[in-house]
Amino acid sequence: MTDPALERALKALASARRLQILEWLKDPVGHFPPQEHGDPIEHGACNMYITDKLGVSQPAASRHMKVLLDAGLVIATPRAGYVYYRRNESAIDRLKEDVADV
Amino acid sequence: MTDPALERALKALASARRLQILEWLKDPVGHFPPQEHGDPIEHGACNMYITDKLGVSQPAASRHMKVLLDAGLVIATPRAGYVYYRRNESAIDRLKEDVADV
DNA sequence: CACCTGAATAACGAGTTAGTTATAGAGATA
DNA sequence: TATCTCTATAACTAACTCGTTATTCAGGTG
Repeated sequence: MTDPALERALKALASARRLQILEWLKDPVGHFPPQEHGDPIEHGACNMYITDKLGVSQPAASRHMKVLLDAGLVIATPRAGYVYYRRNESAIDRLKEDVADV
Repeated sequence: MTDPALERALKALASARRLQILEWLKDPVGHFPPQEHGDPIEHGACNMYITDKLGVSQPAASRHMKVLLDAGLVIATPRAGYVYYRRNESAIDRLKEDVADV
């Protein structure tokens, strides 16, 4: 019947906070301070900056990132004690195709 | 920031039941029994048939339809004591465009 | 007008989400 | 090894979702 992965991805999207995060991750350099360790283009934005910008507690931000991660919409790269997040464009494209069939 | 209408539409979509309903409404004639009063093409499917096919209680089905209606994704037509539902294709298309920008 | 039927609402319970603070865990550095 | 910092998890609360049954509302029919 309906793909459970699609439902999970839609639930992940159906949040202003998480839509905002994905929007920021389109352009990490433009939306976050310069970061020393991870390349913002290759590995994405540092989780600390995302947390700060979200304006919620660190655990709340952590859970939002986990929802996006579990839905496959972002990719996490741990590096030098930090975690960097970037968009999973192929998964996002797949979701867009599925929505286009609605 | 993020459009509240987009969030509402995504929340409406993020349900296997409601995705299923929208799928059925693509082809009312193919998915529901013939109905005497409302033209299935013009006005959509009779709410009773949707309720039956969903396999949940009448109030549960009623709430699902209300979520879709409040999100603007379907159009309701009361007629001869029944309510007929059809897809709001222009709203659905708008949603698809918004998702394409994610 | 009275009745009948379909749809909507009320009221409840279980499960989930989203926030909090506090704590544990893991990795890098000194 | 010891420490320090960032991330993840635990525990709790408030609010929302989704199902139920019971009831009310409203239109159409006799």
